[in-house]
Amino acid sequence: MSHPCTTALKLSTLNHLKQLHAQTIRHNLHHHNYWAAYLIAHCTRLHVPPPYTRLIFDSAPNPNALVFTNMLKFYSQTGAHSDVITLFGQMQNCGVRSDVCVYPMLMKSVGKAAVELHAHVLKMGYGCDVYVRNTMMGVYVKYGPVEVARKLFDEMCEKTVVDWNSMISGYWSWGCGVEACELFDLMPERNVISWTAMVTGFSKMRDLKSARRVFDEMPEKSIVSWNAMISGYDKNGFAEEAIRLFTEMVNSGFQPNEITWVKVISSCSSRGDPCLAESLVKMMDEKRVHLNYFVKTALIDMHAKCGSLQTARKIFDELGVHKNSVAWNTMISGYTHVGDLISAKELFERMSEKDVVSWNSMIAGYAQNGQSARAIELFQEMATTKESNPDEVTMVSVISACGHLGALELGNWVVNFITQSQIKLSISGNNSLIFMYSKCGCMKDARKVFQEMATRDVVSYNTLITGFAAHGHGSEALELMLKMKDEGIEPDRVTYIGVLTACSHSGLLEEGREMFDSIEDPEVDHYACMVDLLGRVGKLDEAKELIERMPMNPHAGVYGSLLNASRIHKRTDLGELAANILFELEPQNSGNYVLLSNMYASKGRWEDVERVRKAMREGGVKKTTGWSWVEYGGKMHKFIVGDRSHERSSDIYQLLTELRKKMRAAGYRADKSCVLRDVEEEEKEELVGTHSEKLAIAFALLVSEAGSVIRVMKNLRVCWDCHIAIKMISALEGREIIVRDNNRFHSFSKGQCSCNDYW
DNA sequence: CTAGGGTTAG
Repeated sequence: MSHPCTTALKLSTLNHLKQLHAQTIRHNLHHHNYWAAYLIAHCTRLHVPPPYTRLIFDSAPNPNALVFTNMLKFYSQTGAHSDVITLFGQMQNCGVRSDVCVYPMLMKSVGKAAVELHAHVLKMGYGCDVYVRNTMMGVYVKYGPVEVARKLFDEMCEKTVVDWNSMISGYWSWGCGVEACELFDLMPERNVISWTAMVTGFSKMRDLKSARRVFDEMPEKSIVSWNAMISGYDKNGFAEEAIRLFTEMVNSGFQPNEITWVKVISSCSSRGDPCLAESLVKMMDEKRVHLNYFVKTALIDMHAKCGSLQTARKIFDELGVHKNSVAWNTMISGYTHVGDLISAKELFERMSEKDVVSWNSMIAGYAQNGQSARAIELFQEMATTKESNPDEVTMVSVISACGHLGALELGNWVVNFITQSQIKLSISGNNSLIFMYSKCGCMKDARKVFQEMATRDVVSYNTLITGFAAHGHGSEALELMLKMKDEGIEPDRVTYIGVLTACSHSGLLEEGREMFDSIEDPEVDHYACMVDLLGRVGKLDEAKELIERMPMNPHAGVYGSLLNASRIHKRTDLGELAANILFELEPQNSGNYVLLSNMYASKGRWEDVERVRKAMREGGVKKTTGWSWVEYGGKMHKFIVGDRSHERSSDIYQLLTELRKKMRAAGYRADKSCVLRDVEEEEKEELVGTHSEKLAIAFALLVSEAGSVIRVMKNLRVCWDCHIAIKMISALEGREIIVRDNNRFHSFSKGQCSCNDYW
């Protein structure tokens, strides 16, 4: 058998390699270093599985520098960093002097610790090796400080184009666009990699105009350049543009590779367009695209997000037993996105190696499907089992779940957990904190988080504005809107909804009108807000005119606003008009029947009340049951009308009886027009059950510290009768009581409520 | 052996 240097055998498959390996064993040549080195080098090229390659390595009893080096290359290329380090140690122990070319690999593998290797490398005299110094720069570029990388760069007497490119992409990865551009302009020669780095850099800074400009100016494009530009569009939410560019690429004769397909498929996922998905699948079929693991995973995601979960599941199942966690996670979130938490949890439980994304997908799945308590429970399990460490994404879901629940104590515990675990919060993490504090009624803390943020985005503003709106702080909301424009952030549709709601909740008619007129293309939701505003301040006819004038079909929200305003201002005529349309638009929404019948009741029109109730019965409309809950002792205590299941139930009812006596003495009478309870005298309340708000407040009075603020959450509108009752309780007990209903806060204090447009 | 593009969670 001839020496590998002269062998003519061409190794193009794993089988060839195995044959040759077997041959060396037959000829008893396998312990020769030159054969081992030769075979290992081909293992790297052919992506041979690590165990087989290691077998070849181990068959050389006294590996020399070349065998070690090739094995190191193999590990380095497969990203097996710990193996690189171990093998390097073994090499030192064997007294084999390492070639300079192992240092770049070693430095990449040890990560940040390479900084300590720097001195050693200099002592060995490798300081001016092109590869070593470039890798060293790469280390500082990756781990910082980037200034040190620049210093190394400046000290090089002869810079290669690779050095320039490393430094440029280093600047981009630290967000230093100006420096990157400066260097790019100074470069003596550029290659396609330099240009592509600029495209990627600008996309990373969300400056797609510049990215595209550079892309168009490129003297030559590679497949990587196209992929970079497509990826840039996709990452910044321009899925359509990504797909358009892909078409352009194909038309100009470029063959898409697997990476291109992955990006195009993921753009399609974010659009969620089934037709596009279908056409992509067809195109890939025609072109006989090889589906590698990345492509298959992207396809699972695409099918799941484009509405065909079965297809997604089929591809998932076909991946067989060697599925990685990304595939599992993709399938899990596929299920949570359609609200199938059972299937999602089933997969989650079956996963043997859950990573942080698996936990986050499942937690977010609960949080986004209205199961906040489950989300928090799962987070606590995650923190206890320590299978993987929670990160910012975990905390965003958990914080927002606390917000939905109104769980302030828990929220504060979570904030403490974040500090303890040294989790850094970026913009979205802080945004979720703003949301939580707003939802818990702590606008001071919400504002504090907002003010302490170094950079804010449109969501930061929208969240705080929406918070102020729910609290009826109109002028703060307006101020914030001006501030955001000053900061160069453009208001979007959510901003306008927030500000208009805020104006509406604080009666700022002229400001709201002006705002509405300034919206370029008002959407139906903006009209609904404006109708609400006009209605609440009593301009009901104007509200009706606006509905008649609007260029699109009014939806239920628009008529809902009109109905609500009619009730506030006792305009039964308009109320009937709005309600009759609403009964057509959403026949099963009990709230509309309640509002109309309350209007009749307040005018003493009891026959009409009965008519509405009959319509409800005949239409099979179930009155939605509202829950009220209070946080105490790390738990949420939930109550429903007439609830007697709570462990403190007897104390609660006793306290309410005493309270009722005091309230009656102070002139309280249960409101007759709270018809759905059939209550004409407060004693009869016992017959239909005490309102959940009252139960929750009584419980809070029992357990909370004297003088502290009572916070009650409710998932429906605060009942009319309760609104009056809570005012009295706040005066009698000398307590501040904050009640949050669906979209608004009521702050009761000294017999007054913060909102005076409610009834 | 060093520089540019890839799948999942908010």
